[in-house]
Amino acid sequence: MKLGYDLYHLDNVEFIAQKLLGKYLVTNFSNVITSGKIVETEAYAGITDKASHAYNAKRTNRTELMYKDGGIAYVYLIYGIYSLFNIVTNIKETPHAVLVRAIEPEDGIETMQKRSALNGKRYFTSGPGLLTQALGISTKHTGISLLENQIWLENRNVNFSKHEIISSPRVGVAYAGEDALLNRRYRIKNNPWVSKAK
DNA sequence: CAGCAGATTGACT
DNA sequence: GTCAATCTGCTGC
Repeated sequence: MKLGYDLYHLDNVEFIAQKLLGKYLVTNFSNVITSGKIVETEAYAGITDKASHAYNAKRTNRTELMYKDGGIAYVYLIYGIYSLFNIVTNIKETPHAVLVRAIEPEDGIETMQKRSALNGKRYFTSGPGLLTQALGISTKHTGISLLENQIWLENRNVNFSKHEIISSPRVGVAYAGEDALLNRRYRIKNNPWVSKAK
């Protein structure tokens, strides 16, 4: 069942990030379907979060999308090479987002391996820059609604209890001062597909 | 306009 | 452990 507005519009982005664990991220480009189960996410709480692109109500061409109504994709390029896929949450003018950091492949595995630059290496969706390659997501998909039929999330009745979810500080945000210490990275305990980031 | 650092990753020492 | 890949946006001249 495709996830709808209800979840994306909640006020608590940390809650949403945890809820998305176990959901399926699906893409359908030119009738080629690929998907994977989300096993790792991070929450970015908008203007009050120093690690967020929208901290202090900053607006640029790139981040403008985060101020839109929840339920769309925010894809941007990092280090000039990798596309990172985020889900915009909350309501208009509240720029929250959830970064999807790792998935466990499910549908169209051969297609995903072919898309991946890793050439069939085992954990080819374990990392935010890798899963976008495998699913065929690039920066041109930024702004797409997750209620349409190109990129969406599905509930396939996989649920994790609290003790199966590990909370820890986010990756690569040392510059964020005290906010770098917040436990806003969530991953599934003992799942081999979580990213290798320290 | 030049310089730099970042929500990353694989290759290499 | 270190480096290069080279886009976006910010700082400073």
